[in-house]
Amino acid sequence: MASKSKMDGSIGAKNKQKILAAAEKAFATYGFKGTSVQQIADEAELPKTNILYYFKSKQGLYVAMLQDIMSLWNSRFDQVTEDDDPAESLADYIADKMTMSRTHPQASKIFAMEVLNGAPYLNKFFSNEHVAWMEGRVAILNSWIAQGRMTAVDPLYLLFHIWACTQHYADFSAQITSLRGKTMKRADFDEATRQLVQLILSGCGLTVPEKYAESAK
Amino acid sequence: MASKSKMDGSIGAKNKQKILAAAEKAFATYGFKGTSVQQIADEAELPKTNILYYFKSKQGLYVAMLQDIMSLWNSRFDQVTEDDDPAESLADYIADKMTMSRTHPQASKIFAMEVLNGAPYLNKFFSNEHVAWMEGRVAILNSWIAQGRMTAVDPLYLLFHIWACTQHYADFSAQITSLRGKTMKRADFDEATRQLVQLILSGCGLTVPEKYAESAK
DNA sequence: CAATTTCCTGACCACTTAGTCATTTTTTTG
DNA sequence: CAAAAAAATGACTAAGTGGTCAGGAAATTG
Repeated sequence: MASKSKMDGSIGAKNKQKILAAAEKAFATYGFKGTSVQQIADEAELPKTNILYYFKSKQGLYVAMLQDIMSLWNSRFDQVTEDDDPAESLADYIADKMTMSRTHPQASKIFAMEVLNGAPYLNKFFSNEHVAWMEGRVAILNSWIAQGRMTAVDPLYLLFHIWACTQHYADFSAQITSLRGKTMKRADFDEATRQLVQLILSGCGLTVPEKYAESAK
Repeated sequence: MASKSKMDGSIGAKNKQKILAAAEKAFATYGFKGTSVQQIADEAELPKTNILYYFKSKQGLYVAMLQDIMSLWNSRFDQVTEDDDPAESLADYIADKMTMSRTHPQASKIFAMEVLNGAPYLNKFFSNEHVAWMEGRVAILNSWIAQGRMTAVDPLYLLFHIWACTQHYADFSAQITSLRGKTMKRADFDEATRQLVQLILSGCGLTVPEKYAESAK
């Protein structure tokens, strides 16, 4: 039964994970073209040939790592229904995405680079799962609007703007750090989240939930 | 008098422009590492050695092109004073930045890639002119807030969010096109601008100026 | 324990790349 | 128009790249 070609608990699975982590770090820092297989090997503390043994090619490794990353893109917002509270649902979504930018900035950067380059390896994903997800969310937002529970904004653009702002804190951290003169710590992310929740929710005619209200500053 | 080492009107100046334009296109599409000098040469319809003749190295060309691009980052918002109208000033700024994303997406993408990579060639610019610009704008926004002319948002984060949203339309155009099923035309940018102006201004407790109000849809 | 599969690796190769250099052509200038 | 400066370019090089391959070590299995 368990004698299939690939053992999940085997030594290979562990190495694959190590390689994927090393690849994520390297690709996020230097981009696809800017990263050599040797660099990934050094980062993973494995010989270069070993990388090519587990992943047939640099491109194969990149695609595997991309899939890995895309699985992080889930949040509570996926399960929201039209009966949920718009203010709380949107605020939580924004907070979730901000947390992602804080805890997984590398993944965000890789995604950004991929899309910047025309998303060659994500086009299939975009036109399948992603479009379906989008249509579902848009329907719910439109329902909230129809129920008169929020301002009549275009849901599509609203989601674009939420993504733009939240991902910005990961993707443009170099600029943000320079302008602030210091890196964004946990507390700064919390403040940024409050600011963004206030901006977006007010912009949608919603009241900011208690838990995202002004901090006890 | 005009016999300085470099003639501005000479044949060389024209070629430099041609090379810079070709470089912008190539770097925006393939990134720094992903672009070969040969590709730029082909795009500029000049022999490769000619590129290296005008710009000492690939990196030199890249830096020159970056400087070129950064000069585009000016707008009416640079001259705004605390006596100007917050709603109109901010709306115009958002509109200016959206126009940039529509008319110079390549420049935006190159800037994004540079910052994603840690902004190695922009750190000096960031910590000089850019910080000064920022401080000036923040002071004006704070003045507007002190005058009770807009909600007390943190000006720093507000500007981050304006940049994030406006640049998003250039940098993530691949994703946006996939999700919409069609590319963003002029009219779509205008609609996105109205949506964004409404979102941000409402979020700041401001009234949307007539010219950015609901289209005659 | 033998056999089979998985895992590991050094040596190597074909190819691309940025950049140099010597030389020639074109343009400018006194 | 001659001299000098600027512009152009083909041939070449040195370094780095992704990827192959053959052979061996280790683990798994009947």
